[in-house]
Amino acid sequence: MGYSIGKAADKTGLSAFTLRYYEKEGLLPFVERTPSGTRCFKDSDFEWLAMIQCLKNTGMSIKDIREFVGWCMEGDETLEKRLAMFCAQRKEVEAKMAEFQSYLDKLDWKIAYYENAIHDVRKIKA
Amino acid sequence: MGYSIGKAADKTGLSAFTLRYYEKEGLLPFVERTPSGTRCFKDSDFEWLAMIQCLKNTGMSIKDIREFVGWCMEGDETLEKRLAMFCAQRKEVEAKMAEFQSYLDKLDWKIAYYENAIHDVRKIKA
DNA sequence: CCTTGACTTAGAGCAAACTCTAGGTTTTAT
DNA sequence: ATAAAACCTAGAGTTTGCTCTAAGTCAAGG
Repeated sequence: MGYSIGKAADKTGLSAFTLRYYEKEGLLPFVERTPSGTRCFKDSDFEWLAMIQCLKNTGMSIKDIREFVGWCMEGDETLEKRLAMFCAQRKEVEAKMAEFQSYLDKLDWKIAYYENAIHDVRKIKA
Repeated sequence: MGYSIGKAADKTGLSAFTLRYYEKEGLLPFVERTPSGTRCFKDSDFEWLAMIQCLKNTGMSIKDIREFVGWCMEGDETLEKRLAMFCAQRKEVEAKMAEFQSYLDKLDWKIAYYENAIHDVRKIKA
């Protein structure tokens, strides 16, 4: 059997619109159809979708994800390319986490500053 | 004196177009002008810009940053609101970092998988 | 059998955040 | 003094990633 697009939407948190859009953009060449044309998501498709969401949410564009998916469809000749892509993406994520850590520090500094400021204003008002 | 928009662009890494856009959107009400109308960025403005970049790069919309900047212009009555905003943003950043950590793990798993796969393909071909 | 709801497509619409152009003014460097 | 470069505004255009509409088909429950 498998999942209709609505069920797949529920399962992934993406909208049915988005899933259709992803397919149109070449991100889901593995999703099959019933004889009448309805999309039929298999269990293994959700692992693909999780990978796609990982890449998208770490900043990869639809275009680059499409290229990666294309490589996967081509077979073993593209293993090195795919490994290189994952390594590059890993680097991106590490850089982003470092950046976010610095922003977290900045926010903590501001929070402490504001807590003090509020405290001082109260003292003056009292 | 101060910095022209071009110098400010160099200093911040944002384009002059972007800086004008930010001003138009109400993000930079503190930037002054020379008598002839040229923008003149002061040293303190770059601290504002760093804060704006922090908020933007951690996912805050232009609209919400404008609201925050507006509060700052209003004075001490908005201290609590601003503190609450920083705390909320801190939470966002923490959540994002956790999410990114899980993506990093996923990528590491894939990288190990691909390294093995490539190794195995070589063995078979040899 | 029939209604209701979910599915299909193509293509239009939308929001965000820039990014650039045109036409004009000012600053800077020679 | 003048030419080149940088500035100004208003507004148009671009990109990305959805998000929805219209018109029609299909499938499941009563």
